[in-house]
Amino acid sequence: MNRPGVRMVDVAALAGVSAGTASKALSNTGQLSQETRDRVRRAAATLGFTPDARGRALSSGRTYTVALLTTDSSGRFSIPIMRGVEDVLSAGELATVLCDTRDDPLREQTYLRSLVARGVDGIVVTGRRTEPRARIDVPLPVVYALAASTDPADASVIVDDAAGAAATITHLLRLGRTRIAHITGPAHHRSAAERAQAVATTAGTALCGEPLYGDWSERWGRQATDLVLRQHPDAISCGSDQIARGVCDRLRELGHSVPEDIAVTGYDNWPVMALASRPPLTSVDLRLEDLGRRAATLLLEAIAGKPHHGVLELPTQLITRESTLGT
Amino acid sequence: MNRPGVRMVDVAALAGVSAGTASKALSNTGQLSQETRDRVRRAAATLGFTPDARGRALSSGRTYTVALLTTDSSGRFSIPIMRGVEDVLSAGELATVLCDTRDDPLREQTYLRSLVARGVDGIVVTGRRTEPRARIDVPLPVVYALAASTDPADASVIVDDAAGAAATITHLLRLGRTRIAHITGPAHHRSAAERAQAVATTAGTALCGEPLYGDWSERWGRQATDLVLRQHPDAISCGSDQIARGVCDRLRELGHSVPEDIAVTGYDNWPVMALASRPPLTSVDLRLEDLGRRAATLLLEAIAGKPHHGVLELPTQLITRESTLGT
DNA sequence: GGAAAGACCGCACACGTTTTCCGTCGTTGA
DNA sequence: TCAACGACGGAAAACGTGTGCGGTCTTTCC
Repeated sequence: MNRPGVRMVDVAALAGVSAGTASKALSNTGQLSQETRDRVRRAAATLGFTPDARGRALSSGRTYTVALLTTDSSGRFSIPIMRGVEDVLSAGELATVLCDTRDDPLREQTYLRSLVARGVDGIVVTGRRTEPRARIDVPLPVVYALAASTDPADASVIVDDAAGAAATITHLLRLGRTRIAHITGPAHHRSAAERAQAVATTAGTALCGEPLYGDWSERWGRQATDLVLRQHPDAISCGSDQIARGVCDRLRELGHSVPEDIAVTGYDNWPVMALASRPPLTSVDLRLEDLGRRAATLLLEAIAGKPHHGVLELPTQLITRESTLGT
Repeated sequence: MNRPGVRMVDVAALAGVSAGTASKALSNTGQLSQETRDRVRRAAATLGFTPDARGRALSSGRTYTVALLTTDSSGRFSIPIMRGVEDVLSAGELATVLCDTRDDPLREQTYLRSLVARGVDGIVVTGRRTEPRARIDVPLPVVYALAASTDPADASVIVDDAAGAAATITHLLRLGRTRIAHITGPAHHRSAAERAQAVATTAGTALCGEPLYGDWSERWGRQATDLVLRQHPDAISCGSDQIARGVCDRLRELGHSVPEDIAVTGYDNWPVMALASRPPLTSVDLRLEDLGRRAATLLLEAIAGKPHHGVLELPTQLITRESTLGT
């Protein structure tokens, strides 16, 4: 109850002004002489004054806090996004809090009530899949990242998955590969279907057999390798780094050399997979930090009263490594 | 500025009482008739009232928020710990916010100032390494998790690494293995040194050669396998799942079968490694959620005015899989 | 010299909740 | 019948900051 912290009145007393004046001096508002402003600033510095966020929130209505609401319990996607968000927001003195719903709608509702009750300034919603998701119903600025809102009136920032997949194929074609197979995850995953579609379109006649749908595991990568080898491909484009790593392992076991005999590409640029693979994987980086930065920027503008609408697609980046380039 | 939310006075008006009385009714304090309490509760339910956290914080001094301060940018350790912390705290209506310092002391200081300014009720400090760390200097309850504070007067909860490592050796000995090698991470990492020490002590004469220190990578696991095979071990105990996976890969390449010829154990039970390995790894689960739960419990007690002191070591759990058991 | 204008700062209230203190009413016991 | 007491609920202050409004003092112009 008794907080020993230094308060605005203490600063004001030291500077010989009233609390209201001190507040104006520190927030650069009102009309005060430069001399008074400096005097208050010095007093604040001397006392190590940090304004109490509780009083400020109550008074101004702003809490200088935004929430990152995620369904990605692993943190695989939400952590990089959060870094991007923080980069942008911390510059504006805003704090970021991470809320993991664990993909539980009830938990999500609980979090939302709590966030509204504590008066966060805005919310970034993200997930571990790219499927568009239902909008959240709160009287606050919201930006969707990675997974767009189904409502086009909302602001969403997503990854241009099709372009990313196309980039791997273009890369392979440029290396002179003419028989490209595609192994990816479940057909009902938007990211798998969208990437496969882009692969087929870009590869054209260089596509070798139909895309193989399975799951995102190394095991499936190994299994699918046996199937796909019947088509004698000279390149295998994979829907994820895990699949690609499985493919590389199986190819090595069978005596095929990567990339000389068969080039392999991954997707996601997940370091723990892409770098640990033998050889390291050429992969598509989702630029999740950029995604977070962009989402945060949009959110700031919405908070400032200039909301955006619609879906913004951000480019990916192809990272070339030895699985396509040779040593 | 104008928040449309329903306030305590609205609830009070509907129930025909004053705001103060409504507050008491909802928080089960003061002395009121049961009938009045119920009436206020019904009114609150009708209006969908959620108390504004800003006003509550300012008035009571409690924010019902605790922070998890971590240096683990990957989330590998902090996410499971956070789940445990949330489990305990959400039951008490407390919110948890994750703050990633990115191992930057300046950023840590900034976060601490911010956390004190917003008046969090307490802080759980954690990291990605098990090295004891300097205490943080804040006038708030603090509990250290995973990495203990160097000051024994603080409350810390850590993993009993030695017992975990010993458990793998006991397991191997029980399986009849008599020549056990140990491959682990950098000697200057406390977790590597501590586990190696426990391995040596527990294995006794069954220890085969000196522990091999390197880094935590699969690559090192593969390299070290070649070295260690000169000693003709019938089991290899590894300091991490990544190393163990590298060991398994190399053994398979060389025609040794796991676990028939040589049993292999990992450490950390990191699903993405332990399950993807061929064969899946017997490993030591750190029970990080338990760690988080325990830390949160201690923190709650400290907030309630009953602080604990000293280091609490929590047991690990050996997860047996095919790398030691056969199919 | 007086008045108007402008620069500057203090006063007081607002924000929403919690909590202490006190008043009122009804009941009980002498 | 009166006093004492307990049960109940209201009034108001407190938490710390932000800000609109008005007052004072100086300056300037007629």
